[in-house]
Amino acid sequence: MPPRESFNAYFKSAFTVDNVIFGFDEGKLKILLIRRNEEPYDNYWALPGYFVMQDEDLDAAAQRVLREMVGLENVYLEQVHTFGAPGRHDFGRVITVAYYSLVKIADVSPKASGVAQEVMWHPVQDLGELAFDHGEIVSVALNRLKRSIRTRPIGFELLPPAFTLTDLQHLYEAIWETDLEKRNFRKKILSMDLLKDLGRSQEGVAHRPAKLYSFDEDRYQALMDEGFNFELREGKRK
Amino acid sequence: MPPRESFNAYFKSAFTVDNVIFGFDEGKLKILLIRRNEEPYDNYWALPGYFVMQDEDLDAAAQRVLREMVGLENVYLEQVHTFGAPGRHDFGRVITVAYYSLVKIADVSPKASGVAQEVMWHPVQDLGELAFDHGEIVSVALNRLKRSIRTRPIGFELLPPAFTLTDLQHLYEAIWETDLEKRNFRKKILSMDLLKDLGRSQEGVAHRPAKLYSFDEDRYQALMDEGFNFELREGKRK
DNA sequence: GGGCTTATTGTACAATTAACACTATCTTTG
DNA sequence: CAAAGATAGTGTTAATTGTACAATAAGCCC
Repeated sequence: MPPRESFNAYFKSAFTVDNVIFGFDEGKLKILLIRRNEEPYDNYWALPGYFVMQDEDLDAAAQRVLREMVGLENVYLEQVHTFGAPGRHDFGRVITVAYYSLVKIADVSPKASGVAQEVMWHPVQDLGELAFDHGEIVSVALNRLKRSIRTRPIGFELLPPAFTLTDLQHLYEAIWETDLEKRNFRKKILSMDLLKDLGRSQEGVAHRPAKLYSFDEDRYQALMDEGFNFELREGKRK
Repeated sequence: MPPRESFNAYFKSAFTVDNVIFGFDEGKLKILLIRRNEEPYDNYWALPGYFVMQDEDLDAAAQRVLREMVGLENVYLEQVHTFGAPGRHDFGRVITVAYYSLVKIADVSPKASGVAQEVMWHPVQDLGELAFDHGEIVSVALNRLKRSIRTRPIGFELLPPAFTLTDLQHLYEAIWETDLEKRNFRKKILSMDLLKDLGRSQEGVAHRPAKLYSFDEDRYQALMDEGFNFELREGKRK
């Protein structure tokens, strides 16, 4: 083995994870941002992220950031892309591995901590300029999400354990920024046999209450084993 | 800004790019591997990759590796995933950003260089144990490729500038490991209007020669502008 | 009970996919 | 030069899936 020393010059970089945390609320897709309280980008909104520890796996680091910033464990998490333009960080060469996560907004209790003065949900359609290259990261993550929800039943991660078909449809509409046709959407999603009818209905609404469903995890596993392919479509463009 | 020094402890990692270079030849999907001639993993086959320079962009580093190892520029390149398990490299904390690239095998003139004693194409179905975690990287890249060719017309990057419809079909079949129905495949691909009929045919074959086509880049751009969606399917599972 | 609001459901037509077999054209060989 | 061998090329039908579209149902509020 060549002496480790001959490669010393390369061991001068740092890397971080940044988390695009998606939530769904008030019919809108939102992401959780923190407001920085130090330079660089003092006062800018930024993605929750931090340095990866020397002996920590990347996924674990992303999980840790989630735990520390929003107090959640075992959340849906997916690596998206790695950003490493030479000038993207003032401290030196910092490359960041971007993740996105899907959380149920009701479960989140954001805690201010350290660099995060404030933690807040922002509608994805209405983010100002973000710190560093975080605007670009969000954009890449959002595109990934739009694709992923077509072929994986991950939308449910954003909804409470019991939801209505209308909730589910609104979720897809918000993410894709399209309108879906109600009857066709229901027919399609019900035909997949992935929803458990909970046998109860909404309460406290001023109209006919909708039936509540949950995602049937076990059924999904079983279907996957026989080669089932989840797929929803955004429908014809006008 | 906090003193740069307070973060020094984090600036002790190195990162590399590793390239899964796909080619298509003899009806098989292949990847280009180098045989290492130093520890660790002396004599193992490995992905072409190297450290990223301090002031070099990630994509640029991947391009550089391609240029140095196989003498190609302007090749189709896509970032796949970043691997950073703490123990994955003996020299210290090394995370690697994996790319895949699609090349026309005839264009490639692999050059032995540095750590690469030997450079050789290997059928993806028949790789032994690879160095480091490169086996896993290949597997992730391959899955990504299988998905990507469904919705992007990138298969052409693997074929010579003039190819037959049968070539194209075999390419998809090799990547997906399925059989496609000839008439349906042709109908579908021709209906997309993405192929330019070159008006000439194969030569030197001992049977009826097939017409030659090329991918019509301009046409594709035009179609994209009007919202066209490329999509091919693997067909029904048996 | 009437009005308001959202939930729920079915049908007909269009488009796409899937299955399937024969003829055409070239080379090689006897 | 005829026959054999090999791959190219092509069209129709049935089944499935997608799309468009509107009336009735069920609860709440007054």
